[in-house]
Amino acid sequence: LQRSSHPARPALDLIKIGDFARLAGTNLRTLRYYEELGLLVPSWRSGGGFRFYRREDIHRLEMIRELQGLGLHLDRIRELLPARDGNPDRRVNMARVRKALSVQDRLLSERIKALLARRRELRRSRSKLAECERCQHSPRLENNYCEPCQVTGLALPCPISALF
Amino acid sequence: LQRSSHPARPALDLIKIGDFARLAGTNLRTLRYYEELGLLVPSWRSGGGFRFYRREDIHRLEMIRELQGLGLHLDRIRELLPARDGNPDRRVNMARVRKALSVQDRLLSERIKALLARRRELRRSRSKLAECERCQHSPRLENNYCEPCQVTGLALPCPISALF
DNA sequence: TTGCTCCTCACGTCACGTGAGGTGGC
DNA sequence: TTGCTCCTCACGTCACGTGAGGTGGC
Repeated sequence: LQRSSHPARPALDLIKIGDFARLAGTNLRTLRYYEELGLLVPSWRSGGGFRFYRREDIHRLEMIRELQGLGLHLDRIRELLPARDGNPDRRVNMARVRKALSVQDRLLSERIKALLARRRELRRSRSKLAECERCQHSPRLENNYCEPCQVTGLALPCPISALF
Repeated sequence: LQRSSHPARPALDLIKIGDFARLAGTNLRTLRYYEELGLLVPSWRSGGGFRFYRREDIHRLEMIRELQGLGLHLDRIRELLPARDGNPDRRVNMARVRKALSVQDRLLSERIKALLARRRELRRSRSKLAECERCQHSPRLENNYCEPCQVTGLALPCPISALF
């Protein structure tokens, strides 16, 4: 009776949630939450309710983290990474994998571009700050915190303006 | 009596919270929350309690967003971006600006490096997937979702493993 | 004076963090 | 059988989202 409600253990190398969490650098709560959302479902549940994962599922977890780091919410991520049991049609399946990879590539490229631009701005700020160190003015309320610069009359680089 | 509890309006070009939010691409709740945390304090409060900001404070808000995007929590960000009223000593002040810029530069470079590596992995995945499209195998439970690849015997690129 | 903006609670939400009390598995 | 791991609630937290009901300012 109890066995009939639980499918048989698949012939895979499966590990318990604690070992999986350690391997993947996460914790039990997060894994349970991801299961609840249908984001990362354990490959098998024992009769006692224990979750069992494939080692390879680490890569799915990593992908979730990457997409979170790019600013996506979990429901948007679930749209991109549908559950494995969803569709058995090979062509549909391949199409969604292609889609997920290309979307990520685009997000990634945009983010890299933005970060490179920000880094250039930070470098400009650091060389400007070197000039400020030799200046007789100081950022304070009365000079609008050196905005604009008392020497050049130009606006400060944004990161310096943020900190003065 | 009421005037004495509120400092006089400074001789700056100040705008109300709604205009500031629009300019900065954020909303009132976020700005009030940042004030509560001491992250971004309005330059002046009217007698009726209205918040007034400098236009240049946009850059501080942008910096907060950048650091959030790099994964920092707001209390860590506040440590990096101390309030302006904190320290009047010029050398101490310059030192903390330099520190904040260099920390951000380091975080940024690490993040860029990681994203570039991820992008390379995604590109490898897309060319591998092109091979998979012409393969007679399909990822399914019985072949451990093509892990390892039935053709090469090698592990799949991680992003493909995540999606198969 | 009217309308629009702003104010302060205060409860809701997302993605978990952190126990409490109880059970499974080598 | 013992110890360690796992289970399911369930309340807490961070960074806001979203009204409710009331007041300020050109």
